[in-house]
Amino acid sequence: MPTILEIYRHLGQEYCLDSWWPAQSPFEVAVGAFLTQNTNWHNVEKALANLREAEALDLALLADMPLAQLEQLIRPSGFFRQKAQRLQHFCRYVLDQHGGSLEDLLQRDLEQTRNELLTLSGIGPETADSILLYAGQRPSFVVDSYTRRFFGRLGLLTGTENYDDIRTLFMAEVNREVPLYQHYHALIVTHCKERCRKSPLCSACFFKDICDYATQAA
DNA sequence: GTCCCGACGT
DNA sequence: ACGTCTGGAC
Repeated sequence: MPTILEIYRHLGQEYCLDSWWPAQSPFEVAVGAFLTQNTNWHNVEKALANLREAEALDLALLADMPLAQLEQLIRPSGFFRQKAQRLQHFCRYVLDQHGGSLEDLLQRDLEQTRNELLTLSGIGPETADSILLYAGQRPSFVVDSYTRRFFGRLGLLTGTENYDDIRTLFMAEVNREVPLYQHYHALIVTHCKERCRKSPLCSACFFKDICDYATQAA
């Protein structure tokens, strides 16, 4: 049975990726983290392009923008009413509680900051960790449905673990280095888009010889 | 019709 | 555990 670390090395040999999350600022990462919830990235990019076009990709502007206008700008990313409300609430929170500075919010004690994020509407564990890791450059491992699927199929997860169980498992084994966590999550997402899909392409997969799912399917 | 870098209320 | 929120690409 391979270890989490061995899987990382193997993925790193197969995919050539930079450390990822396409965004031009920490705030844009945070916005993307809200918008991409259960939504494919292509649609998120449309919404981000609308915001940029409107020169509204700014925390203070989003905080004060009429909700109906924000809804229309982010509409392509789906769930637009929920997301507009939650995103605006987040912006107002950062303005009111942290002087409008994401840095101020994200550079405190890691677990404490994470708990603070989790109290906000629309920020669950994955969104919190994405914001911490890619906007805050903090070593908080991101667990998503891809992570569960890939490591479940490999046989390294049983399917009964909750989010924090999996995060703790990865963080206990993988050195707490920001570029490493960013790269690992990027590799998992890429691998799951290209091979370990819902409907998997095991015959083209680098892990077919060691993966429970692939070996028992064969 | 299915899937997408989820979260929340019940 | 399950329904809901929503749009767009395939």
